[in-house]
Amino acid sequence: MSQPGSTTDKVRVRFAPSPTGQVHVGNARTALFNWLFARQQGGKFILRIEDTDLERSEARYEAQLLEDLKWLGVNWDEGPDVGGPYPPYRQSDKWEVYRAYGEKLVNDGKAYYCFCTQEQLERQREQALAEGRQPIYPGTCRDIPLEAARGRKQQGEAAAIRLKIPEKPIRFHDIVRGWVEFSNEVVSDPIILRSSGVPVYNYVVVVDDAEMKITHVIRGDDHLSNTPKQVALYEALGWQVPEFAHLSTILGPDRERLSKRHGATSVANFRDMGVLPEALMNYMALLGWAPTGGTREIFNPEELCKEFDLARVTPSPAVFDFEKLYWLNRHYIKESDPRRIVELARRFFVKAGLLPEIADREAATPEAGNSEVEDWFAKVVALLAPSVNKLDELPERAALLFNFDADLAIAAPDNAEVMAAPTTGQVLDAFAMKIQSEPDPLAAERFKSMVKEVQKETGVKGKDLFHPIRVMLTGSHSGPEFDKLIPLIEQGGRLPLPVHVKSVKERVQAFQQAR
RNA sequence: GGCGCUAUCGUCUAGGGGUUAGGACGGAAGAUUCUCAAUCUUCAAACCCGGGUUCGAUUCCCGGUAGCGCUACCA
Repeated sequence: MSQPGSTTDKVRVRFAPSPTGQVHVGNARTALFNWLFARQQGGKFILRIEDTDLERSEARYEAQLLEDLKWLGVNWDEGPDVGGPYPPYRQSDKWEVYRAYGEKLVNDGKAYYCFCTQEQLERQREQALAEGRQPIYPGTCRDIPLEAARGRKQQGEAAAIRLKIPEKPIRFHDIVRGWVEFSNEVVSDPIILRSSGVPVYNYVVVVDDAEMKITHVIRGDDHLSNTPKQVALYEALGWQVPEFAHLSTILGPDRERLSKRHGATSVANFRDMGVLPEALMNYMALLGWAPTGGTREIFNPEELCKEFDLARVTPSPAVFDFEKLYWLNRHYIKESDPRRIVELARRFFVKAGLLPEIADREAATPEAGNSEVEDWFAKVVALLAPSVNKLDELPERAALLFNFDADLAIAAPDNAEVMAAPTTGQVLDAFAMKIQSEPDPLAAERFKSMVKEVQKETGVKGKDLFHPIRVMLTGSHSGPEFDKLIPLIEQGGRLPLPVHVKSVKERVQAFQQAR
């Protein structure tokens, strides 16, 4: 029997997740490497939903999965939503196909019916372990003549189907690890179809991959030990064995497999934190891959598609480093079109109650005041975004605009040193005196000259001059440059925002009162 | 337990029989700025251990150790 289906694609790869939860970075990285390889080779990237595990699979996770992948920028040529030449791209209800190949294997003498009960097997395994032997299937039913087996099955005896593992070492090639060899003595004859008729994962994958004409199986290295069984299956079915590439595990800081235990590590988590997709992609690509020379770190998606090389992927496990991801994220935030960052940042401000809800805003769109808010907000983001690791830190950074609190400013331990400085009092008083007579929107230039005047009057300069003023106006002795900050404070105060932005004058008054 | 995979700065990695073992994140110091951030400059920081092959191994081979994975009628 020839390999099912037909195609002329020289490279066909797939990502075959189970819809059992959120897409984790480990899986996302596998998807990414498949995708990069396909794009780099001009091949096809296929998405296949592995939902044979009916108990754990949920439809809503599938939608989430597609969404996460799309957000990341990983797009597929064939999949459950777009179809393709080898449907179905979801495994449920494909059982007849698996059953048919199982029967064929039995007829060809490559597999056999097994009547052992789970209790029997369990006992044998325990005994083998106790005696220090391999806990592999002893082959009890291996040599039952086919006719006899059929008879027993006819009588209603429950039978699973087991593949006969040939009596020779199993060797296969792995692009990441080279040749890998397993002795057949440690590989049990695996069950491929349960007595219930439900096929087993290791079998399903092979049938699906073969039917979809997958040329390169790129997956996590937790499947490496399963591979000999799968290779035996390809061979028993007379199908061409694909190339394999087993990717190393991604570890947490404690060198254990990265998981929810380590915090937010799903693609959705990163999106919700305000990590840009190209930053995540760039970072994940660097986990186990580096370009020739190894000196370049920054690759946007297009560049990755061009430069990526599966043959250069490292076999050793990698520890996920949030700091480096944030560094890349900062880079891409600064690189990105500011309008895009403003759009992405918006929801974080809305959530923090600092901007009106989207619906309210749209309702108010025709009004002139609204576009002023937009302009102002864009400037706020432009000022704050370059110094942030991820976009969700923005509202907190904007506290100097929205949440000015004189009492807090004075009490803050960080400001203690500034407040205690001998010249602080005169600087504050001089500045406060001056602001009294200023017209209301204080211009940045005017602010500048006021500070100069204070300097002249008090003889205080540098940090001793600026720090107290900074604390008085923003609540912190550090922050963005005054030239840009003053106009934002003054404009913000006159805009219809959910939270009132206090003007410079209001701040000074409150501060002087609190002292 | 058995089998398999892995092993270069704290982390991600480049390199490869003879190198000052390269880059990046993070760290430290300095320059700049009113400050923080950014930026620039500089510095510290690594070849797991033991054998073998070799004139010479971090690099090749073997063993050990450690970490991880698999060892199901789970995926």
